[in-house]
Amino acid sequence: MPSYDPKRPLTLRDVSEASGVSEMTVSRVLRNRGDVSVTTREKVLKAARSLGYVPNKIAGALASQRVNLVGVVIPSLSNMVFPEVMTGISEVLDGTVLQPVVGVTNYSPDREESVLYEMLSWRPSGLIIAGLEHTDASHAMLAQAGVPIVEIMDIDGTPLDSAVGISHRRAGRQMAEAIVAAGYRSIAFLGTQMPNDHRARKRLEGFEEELARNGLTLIDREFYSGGSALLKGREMTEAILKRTPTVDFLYYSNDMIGAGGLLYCLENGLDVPGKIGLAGFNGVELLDGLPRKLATMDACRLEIGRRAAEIISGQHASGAAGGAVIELFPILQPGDTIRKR
Amino acid sequence: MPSYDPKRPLTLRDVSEASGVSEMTVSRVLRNRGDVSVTTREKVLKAARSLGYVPNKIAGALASQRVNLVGVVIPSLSNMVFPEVMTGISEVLDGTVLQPVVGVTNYSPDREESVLYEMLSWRPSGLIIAGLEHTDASHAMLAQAGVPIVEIMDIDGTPLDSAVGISHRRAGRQMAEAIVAAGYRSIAFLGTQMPNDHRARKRLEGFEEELARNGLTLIDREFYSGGSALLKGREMTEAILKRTPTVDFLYYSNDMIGAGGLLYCLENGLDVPGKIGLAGFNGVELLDGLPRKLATMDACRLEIGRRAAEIISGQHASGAAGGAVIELFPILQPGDTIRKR
DNA sequence: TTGCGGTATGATAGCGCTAACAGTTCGGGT
DNA sequence: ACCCGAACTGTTAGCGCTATCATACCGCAA
Repeated sequence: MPSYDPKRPLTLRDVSEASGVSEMTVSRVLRNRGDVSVTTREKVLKAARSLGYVPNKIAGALASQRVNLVGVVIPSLSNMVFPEVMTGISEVLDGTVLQPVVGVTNYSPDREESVLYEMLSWRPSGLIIAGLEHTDASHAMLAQAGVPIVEIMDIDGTPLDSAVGISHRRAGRQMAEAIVAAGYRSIAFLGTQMPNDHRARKRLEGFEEELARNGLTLIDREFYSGGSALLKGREMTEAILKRTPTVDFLYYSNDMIGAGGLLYCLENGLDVPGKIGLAGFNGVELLDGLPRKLATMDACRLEIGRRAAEIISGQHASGAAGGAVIELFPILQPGDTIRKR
Repeated sequence: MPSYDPKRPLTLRDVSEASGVSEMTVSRVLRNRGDVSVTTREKVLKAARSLGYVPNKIAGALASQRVNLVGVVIPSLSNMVFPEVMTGISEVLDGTVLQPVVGVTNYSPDREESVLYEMLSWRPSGLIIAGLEHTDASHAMLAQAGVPIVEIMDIDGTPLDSAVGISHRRAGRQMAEAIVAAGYRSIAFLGTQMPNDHRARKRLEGFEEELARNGLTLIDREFYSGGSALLKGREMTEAILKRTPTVDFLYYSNDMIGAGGLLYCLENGLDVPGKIGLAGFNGVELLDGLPRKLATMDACRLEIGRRAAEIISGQHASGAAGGAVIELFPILQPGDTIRKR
């Protein structure tokens, strides 16, 4: 196996010379496109392999005007929810020519805008983006992009193109309904202090709406930002219980802080769910390992990822237009932290 | 603001015509390169903005032979460890022109190979890849790539170019040392059943090595795969305690199953760390919220990400060669689950 | 006047690949 | 013998951008 100057990057021409056929034929072999005789194909593959040739997709994409990438723009990777969405997306995309490329915004609209700009400048075949709220500039870019766009997680609003998600407002209402039905009356909310987490905001809005319909209001609330969610859950729970000892239900904006709260209550010998009930949101698998099962609502993350990827790949294959809105329905899992009536 | 056919994608030419200057000048303005008069610059920017033009990086990259992307190849996103590495990488890269692009291998060497092939076909400016173990083909590709490569997480082996990580073998030894020193003698191991998790394997090897030096061997072991780690930790712990009631220490291959085990022990009223000690590995922040602090070892994930990114960006800027090996030293955090002597 | 350095802009030639079309060969039907 | 189409391979012309060099213009010193 001859050794070549590692400085000069290999091109199709190198493979073509090494195998004695035209660049075009090499290109055809490497892409499995068009008719190539078996002997030629093998000759080319052998040459390509022995050279260690890796095709240059930059040039290929420019020439063919095709980029088999799907941009996925999400707020965070570190909270268990988006990795699962990614899993769903990958599952579906693995069966196609498309590949996901992630961009993370950290819940910042400006960062979202620049991530989007960056992604679109690579001319992806489609885009999956979390949420329905974007800056004006982001909206304009998306509208201009000319590729399928799927906004995921949330459907409380007007999608730009397609959307797959759940109604967080409804989710909040449902949870409130269940809590009230179970006889709890002094309800507090514990959540993230994130002006840009629109989904958490909508859940809380729906929740308060339903409380109001029952003549109730939140008796207390507590917000946090940063740090270990489990620990914050403990701390906030302690704070609320100290400040408002009459509270009989704690509604957490996510399971992680809910789990922290649950651990705190159990350690302190509180009667859960008799004297005090708890509920979170997301349905993370982490909860399975807890001493008691926290009430929660599955956010259909895997399914959202799958459906979004299906929409993209469907439109990619067929060239059809989008505009679909798929609403998924989370299931309330009462667990062991809401008392049964 | 005129509206254009959204079908035809915009090019430099459109902006050039709209602003009455050459494409070259537009290109210069959009990249802030070369001398352009203030009036021209503004004219161009106005036109570009009003058209909603997004440059085509595919074409730009091909023409300039520069791609400001850094490939990051990791086994998984769903276990809290790699997201933190990503955070470190992003932190550093955000201060440069470079951008990370992740690829996930799910601990499969074959998948790693294809992810690598895919990445290299986009001709990134550098590559960060977890682990030192790769297929022959992967090795060949990396060697040919002609860009800075940093292998991260592990330094027990021979790096291809640069490496940043800890010695997992040593980490295992250190933990064994501490456990033995604390007087535990009937030690069991609980971990993942993953032939390709080389780092967990090396930790266990180091661990057993040190036990052997003290005339000890593992009294029992238990492996799992898939499912909720917290739950698996419970189940495995229960299994071991039933099967080998004489066990006095449980060494877990990661904090998540360790946390599950800890919860199990506490619930069952076991005397931790008196009658039985526990330790995990990773130093995940989740542990902060647990009722008792699990002994663990910080894997320096954030720092590994930072250093790796620094190496890439340094080499990118200077064109210098690599070959550095940076060893980081994890700190043993005894927590409350190893008895003090 | 000529010439010179600096600034601002344009023209030209690719980057490495693929789409589209143009051969070439070969076997078989008429 | 001829033609025809299928199977295979090659030629040409870009894709949208940037590197490089050429040009135009300005003010000012010689």
